[in-house]
Amino acid sequence: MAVLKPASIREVAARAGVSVATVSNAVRGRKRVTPEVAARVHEAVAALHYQADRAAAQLRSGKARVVAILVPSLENPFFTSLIAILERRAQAAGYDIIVASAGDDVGTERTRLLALFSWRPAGIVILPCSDTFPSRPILEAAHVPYVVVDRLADEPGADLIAVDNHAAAAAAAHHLLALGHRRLLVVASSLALANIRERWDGIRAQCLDAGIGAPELLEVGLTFETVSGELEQWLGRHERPTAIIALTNFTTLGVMAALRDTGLAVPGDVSLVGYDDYAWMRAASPPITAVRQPVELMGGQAWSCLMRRIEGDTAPFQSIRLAGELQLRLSTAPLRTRGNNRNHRKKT
Amino acid sequence: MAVLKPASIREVAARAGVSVATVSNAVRGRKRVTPEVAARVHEAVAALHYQADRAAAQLRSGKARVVAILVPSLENPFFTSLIAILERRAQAAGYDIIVASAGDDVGTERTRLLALFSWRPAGIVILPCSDTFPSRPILEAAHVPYVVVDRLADEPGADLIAVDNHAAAAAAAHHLLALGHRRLLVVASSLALANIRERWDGIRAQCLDAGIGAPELLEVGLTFETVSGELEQWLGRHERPTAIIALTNFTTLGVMAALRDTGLAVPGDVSLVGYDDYAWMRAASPPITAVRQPVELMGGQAWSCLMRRIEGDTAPFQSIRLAGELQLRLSTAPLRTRGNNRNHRKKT
DNA sequence: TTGTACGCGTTATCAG
DNA sequence: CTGATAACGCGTACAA
Repeated sequence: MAVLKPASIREVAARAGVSVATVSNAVRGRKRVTPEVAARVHEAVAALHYQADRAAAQLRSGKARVVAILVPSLENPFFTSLIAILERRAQAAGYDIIVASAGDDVGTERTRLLALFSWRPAGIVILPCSDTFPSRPILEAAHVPYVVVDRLADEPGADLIAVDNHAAAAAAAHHLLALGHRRLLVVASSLALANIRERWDGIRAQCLDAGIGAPELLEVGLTFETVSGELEQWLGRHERPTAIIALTNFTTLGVMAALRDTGLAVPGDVSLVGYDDYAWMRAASPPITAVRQPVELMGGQAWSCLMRRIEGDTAPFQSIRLAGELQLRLSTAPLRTRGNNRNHRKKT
Repeated sequence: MAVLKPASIREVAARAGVSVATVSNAVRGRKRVTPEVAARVHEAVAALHYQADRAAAQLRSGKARVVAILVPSLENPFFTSLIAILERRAQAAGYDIIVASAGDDVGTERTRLLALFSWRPAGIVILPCSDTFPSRPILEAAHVPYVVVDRLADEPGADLIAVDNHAAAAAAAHHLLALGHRRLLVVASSLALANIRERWDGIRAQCLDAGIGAPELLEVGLTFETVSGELEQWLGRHERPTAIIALTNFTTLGVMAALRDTGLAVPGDVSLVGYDDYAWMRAASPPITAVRQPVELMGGQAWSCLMRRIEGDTAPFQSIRLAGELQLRLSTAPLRTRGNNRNHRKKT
């Protein structure tokens, strides 16, 4: 395996009858080269399938065309769709991406981050596992441009791209209140996460404004498996809510499963607003009304922002908050006052 | 930004009062070093936060602890879950992964692959976009260990890890036949893909064996959006099937949406078998009977296989076929002969 | 255009 | 057996 060594710049130079410097110049187009010489070089490059070794180029130039991306987990589609977008942007800009997962563990996050530095990446995109963000000092000390995405409430020492969670969740609550619902249950993954707290606060504020007191809250953890059981238990012990807001994609799934298993009809018995917007929400029966996070925009902004920093922009750090959008579908309906559980809104 | 250069091995050597060679030896533990000297070195390493530059290390040693992963798309959860598994294995083995997407396009696949070579990766995991696999010659020429995952029927020049699609899909068909269904519709993404063809063949063979002729077939393309419309159209023009098998996760979603919009009940009017097994299939109403692909196993095998090749194993190339597993849930039910559309199986 | 020093670890060779 | 010296890998950048 792998016995053939790739051609080096010296071999190309030899074949083209020029110096290595000329090959480098011709290939990268950084200096003018006689057309005739350029042709010879390109012939040699093609013949030998020459391609500069990135390790060598990076070592000498001090410029790495790599960006490291560290996410809490690769099992969550929200994170992977962000990666998809970043990869596309990176590709367009001639960068490659190194992807690492923290396995939802701050210790691992730290270890991974440290390991990533050995690449001397041009920049780092990080989605912290937790908003205590213990990796921050490491990141600071490394003096590598980085941008924080999602999850953090604020990050004074760096750029932050996040969603206006408060407003987005408030819109969901407002929607339900307008439909006449007064008995709301919020199913959250974990309030230890700043973005989840913001969502909760948004809903809570909306309810308090409406003069109906804070809604019920249930925290169920980060994985889908646990959600369903906990919710079923909760429902057995409390008066039934007329509407539920799930604060993440996994909790949305858990709520769907729990309602199904409890025999509660959506939206007949309970209205449901989900979070994040995936194909399965559109395919579900009924299709789920959901808060769509602007993933595409987030990824794009994160990339642009990081590139500016890499290119030396020293403008003050900024916290960008992007608007989420409530996608109205058929899982939410007016509170039925009598036996009316028909739903006549058109599907979207 | 990024003004502070990381400490070099020479600075560490100076601080510890030893040679750079000793630092290297002490850090990597490849040669014996007096405990006393080792302590001094480690003190200096810690104080300066020294970490060997991968580019330099790789350049000199010729060994790269990077594996490149090239997938058709990062939007498909099947591919991203594979990446999740590979990342975990890589991390454990001290490797990092570079992730690239071909954007479902063979031209891009080629370009990306070429670009990836510039890293001189220790190995490559590739999920080809198409089974014409035009990137194969490039891969061969590069003499880099690689393993092909999924999608290809056979790959004589390399190791292949795939699912026994024929058997898995046949099991799905058998299940439906045993329930009494005779009018089957298979919804495929594209028969241009070898793995999809294998699934189709498995179902077809099963039906022919049962003496009921080939089932109906509908090809709907690779994205979720198109599926639903095409299927609704098809249903309008053909006699209604009593059972549908969807051959990918996206087509499963499309079928679910189409059936819902057509007003057909699952499994009352139509039984449904989906493909791939995700949380949303368990959360759906009814939960979807599905062919589960052994993603965990595939990723694990792919990694192990690649590592063996990287370490120089020259055993003949092997094609590993892993068994898929039919997850029985509530979207499939016995063919109702009269007005019977009740379903009494226990949920799984 | 060219020569060549250089970046930074690794490793083979050599000295103690 | 420990530790030091120096060559080396390969592309880049600057002086000539």
